[in-house]
Amino acid sequence: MRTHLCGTLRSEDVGTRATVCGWVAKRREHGEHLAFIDLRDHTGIVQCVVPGTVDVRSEYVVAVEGEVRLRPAGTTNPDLPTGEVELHDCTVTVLNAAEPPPFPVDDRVDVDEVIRLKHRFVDLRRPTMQANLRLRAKVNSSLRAAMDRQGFLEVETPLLWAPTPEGAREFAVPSRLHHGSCYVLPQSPQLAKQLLMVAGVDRYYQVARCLRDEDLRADRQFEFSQLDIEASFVTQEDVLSFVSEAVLDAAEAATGQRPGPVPTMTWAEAMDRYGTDKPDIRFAMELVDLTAVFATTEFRAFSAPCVKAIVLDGGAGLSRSRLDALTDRAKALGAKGLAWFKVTQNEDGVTGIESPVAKFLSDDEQSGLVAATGATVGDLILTVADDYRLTCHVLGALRLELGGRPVSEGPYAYLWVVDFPMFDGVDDAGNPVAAHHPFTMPHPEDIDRLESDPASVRSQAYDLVLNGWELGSGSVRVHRADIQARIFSVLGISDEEAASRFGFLLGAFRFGAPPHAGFAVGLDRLVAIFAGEDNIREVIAFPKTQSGWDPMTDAPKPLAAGALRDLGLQPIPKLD
RNA sequence: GGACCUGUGGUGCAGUUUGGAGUGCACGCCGCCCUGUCAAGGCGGAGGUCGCGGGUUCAAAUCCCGUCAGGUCCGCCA
Repeated sequence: MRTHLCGTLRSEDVGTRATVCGWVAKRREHGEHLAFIDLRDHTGIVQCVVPGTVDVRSEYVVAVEGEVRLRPAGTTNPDLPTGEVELHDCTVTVLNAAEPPPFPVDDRVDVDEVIRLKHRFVDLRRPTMQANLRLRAKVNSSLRAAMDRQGFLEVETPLLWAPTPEGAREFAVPSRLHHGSCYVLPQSPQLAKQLLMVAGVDRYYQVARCLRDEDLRADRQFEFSQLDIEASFVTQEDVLSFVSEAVLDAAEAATGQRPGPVPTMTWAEAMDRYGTDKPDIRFAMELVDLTAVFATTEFRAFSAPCVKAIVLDGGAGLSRSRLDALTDRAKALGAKGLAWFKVTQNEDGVTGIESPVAKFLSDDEQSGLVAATGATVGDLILTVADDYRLTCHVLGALRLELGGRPVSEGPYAYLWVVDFPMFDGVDDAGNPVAAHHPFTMPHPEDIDRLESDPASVRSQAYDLVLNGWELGSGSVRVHRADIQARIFSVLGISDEEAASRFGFLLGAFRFGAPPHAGFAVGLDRLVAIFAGEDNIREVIAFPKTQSGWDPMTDAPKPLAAGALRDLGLQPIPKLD
């Protein structure tokens, strides 16, 4: 039907007759003897010259036949890759007329999200969205190639799986043949891939769809894709190497540049220095520990288990209302308050601090504060005093708000965060909660303290971070029944409970489970960052709104009565 | 479950603080003109439940209450 693609025509093609197909991006009529059509396909736009009037409108689907020629002197368009040439003396065939589009099909305006999603098929015609779809395919393909090259086997796993009441809320799929019972859609293929290790697959990967019925965010949709990986007879170092290879390849495929080796940081160091387990290491503004400075303070607000600070260079000029807003933000994040100190200089050139709480601090504490933070005249020091986790959480968030840049802005700073804690807090019954999942192998140096001091036990779990976004996580798995039993015991999971929840996995492990470890890389986030997008919706063909609504299909919708009956379902009124 | 921001012709905005006729801008759309434009240009025209409901007022896009939707975030996401 066509001989060329619109965006690919160049001066080398001059003299050839060409037929191109696409959508009318723009029509410009100059009377009865001349008209221009800018024709768009997925490769770009080319100008077609028609010797007369032309009965087309924006977004008509047309085929245009003409001769490629250099544009007349003085009429080239440097803004178009095809700007040196044009299709001349064209014949236009309308393949399909179109109503005016609901919004402009270009990248110049930010259209309301609902309108874009309702007409996603139009939205995706825009050059940026086309580029995002194509970038995603390219990244996807480079990841697959990297895994193939490293000896991994692609295996698909079921979407209809069994409930595993641990972790994220699952989407349920009622069974027609088994009234009252449900499958669930997998929050990840975690258990399936471990079974594949027992099955001797050795090295597995899959670009897997994962589904989690949790609240949506800029970096979270109900359904998302992971490069899911699992390998047998490997160490943590091996997994980090496999994944690094894949994501560095992906970066190179996406951007043309290969970042350097991925640095590694322990979880403890990440929390200490950045207040988060997913630090954006593109900028410093690190947390400073002041606990020692205020160890004997008379100031009640600072007599806490942990006192930390961040310094905003040149921040002493911040207005009172801005500081109040920061204080409100800190409180919203859980802090009791936020103490700020402007580093000032008096007429004699002596450095001092200006703060509503300065009068509560001794001279030594004031000078110690400035010395420890390294702040200089004109800077702003923000301090939080609370327990360790909360202090880190609040200052880590303020650090990002005050010093951070959009996630999608280069450079691309990958980071491995290793040695996560095995447990994170306690549940209602006072039992420790698994930080990763209950099949995570404890750190070999800490395993003896599993029962005596679980809070101090590190695990062989690790995260990959890119520009402050968690790109994925993984762990070395428990493959020995004795260690697994000890972990379940610490978690307060009885033998019966373990058997009912994970019986098929534990059963399989009795038949020869190899040591194994794995990882999963969030594909949507990875592509979004490379695409320069701060929301993964922009790299997903048909995403949902933050409330989980699809304006195009109007899903979710009530089921017809007959369908409900087939599934053995009956709606009940919404509970308050 | 909670906080904040947003909602005005098809699209993007201004107008809301300080109530006074649906007022304005740009794009798009329709008609006419135009032989080198490319965000073409000129002339003319159509197009509105100011998200929805209630309240205050002589009078509400504007003030108040509620509600719906979108966005960002906290909780949540092993």
